[in-house]
Amino acid sequence: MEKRRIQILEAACTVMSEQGIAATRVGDVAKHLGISTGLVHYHFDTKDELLAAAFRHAAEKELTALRLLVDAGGTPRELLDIVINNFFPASGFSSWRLWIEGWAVALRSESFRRTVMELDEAWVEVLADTLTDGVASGDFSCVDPRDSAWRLACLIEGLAIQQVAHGGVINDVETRRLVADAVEAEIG
Amino acid sequence: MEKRRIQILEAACTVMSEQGIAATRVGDVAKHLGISTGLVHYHFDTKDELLAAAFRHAAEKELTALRLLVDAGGTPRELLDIVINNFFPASGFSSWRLWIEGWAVALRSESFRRTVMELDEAWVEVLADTLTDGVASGDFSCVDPRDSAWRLACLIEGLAIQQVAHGGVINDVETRRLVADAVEAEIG
DNA sequence: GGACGAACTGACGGGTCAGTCAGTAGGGTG
DNA sequence: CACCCTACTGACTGACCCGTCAGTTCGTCC
Repeated sequence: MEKRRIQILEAACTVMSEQGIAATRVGDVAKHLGISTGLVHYHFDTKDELLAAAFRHAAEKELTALRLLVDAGGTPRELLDIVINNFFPASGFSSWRLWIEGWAVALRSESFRRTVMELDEAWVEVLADTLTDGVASGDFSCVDPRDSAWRLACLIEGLAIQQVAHGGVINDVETRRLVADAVEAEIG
Repeated sequence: MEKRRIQILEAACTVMSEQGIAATRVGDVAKHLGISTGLVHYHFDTKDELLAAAFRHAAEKELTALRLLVDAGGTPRELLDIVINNFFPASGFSSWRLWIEGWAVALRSESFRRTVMELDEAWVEVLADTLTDGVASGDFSCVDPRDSAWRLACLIEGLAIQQVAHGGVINDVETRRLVADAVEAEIG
């Protein structure tokens, strides 16, 4: 049944978030649902296949949620704030943790590599479209919206790492200030 | 002997770079030096302790090398180029791979967390000092050199991930262009 | 009601690997 | 020479965990 398959995917996401991707066991996923390990293997041939599918499942769900928010409409400035805020560590801390691990796994796994690549680029595309619309309507003035989108996205990723992975001097307040300044600089 | 300890640390770094941190076995490190696994455990109580020490060893060596380059002196502009170039994926591709994995491990390991935090902050400090010197000499004009340093460092980290972890649309040429534009924007 | 197949169980095989331990080698020291 | 201590070996153990498989349950269709 497709429903059971999705249950397993979501259980795998939960366990991956809690324990980390590398420390996720098939048995943990099964226990989380109160089913046998055999059933997990009935739906997914290997553990690697399960983890890759679960990671993609989580990433696509977040992307869909963002697109829904953006499609609801608003002024360019409002939409930009929505996109930037959705990127932030604070609004989805655990998904940043998963994402950071995803980049690391992507170094060795082709299926993870494809997923993080496609989804990273889709995020930036949403941001780039928002900037382009703002330029078209005269609200923003970027030299090149696509370049601006990449710079902002990468800046936020870097800040998220500082904040989420080791929580040093860069905290939530500082992150928002640094990003806000960069946004103003990009949209003129 | 201290010498053997360092041999083991450097062998561990090599294996971690080649196979990834999670896939590094004590046996692989031993084989790389032609010694027994028992000897590795004679010098390091646990595998976790070995990997954490090896990671710190590698990170500190790179930081020392950068400081040596900067201390050799030059115009603010030359020094800035040196620091930025040393940050780049191209000039040390394998260490970026290790670093990306390091962030992921830092999410679960206190000793890795401390290492990536201290070393990330030390890197930014070098960059911030370079900018501050340039502002003092009148070559640059940042509003706040420390903010500029963090923004540039995080931007480069984000770009490095795009390039190293999944190699999508962001390639070496594009990275350099995006960073160069950001540098000009920051130093006025 | 019997045949069939999809969903599911749980025990088990087999491989991997961290860490242990009894014992060896060899240089230094009294 | 005898003693000792550091460096080192390699076989072994115990734990872990993925994936398999024989067998069970249950709904559905002839």
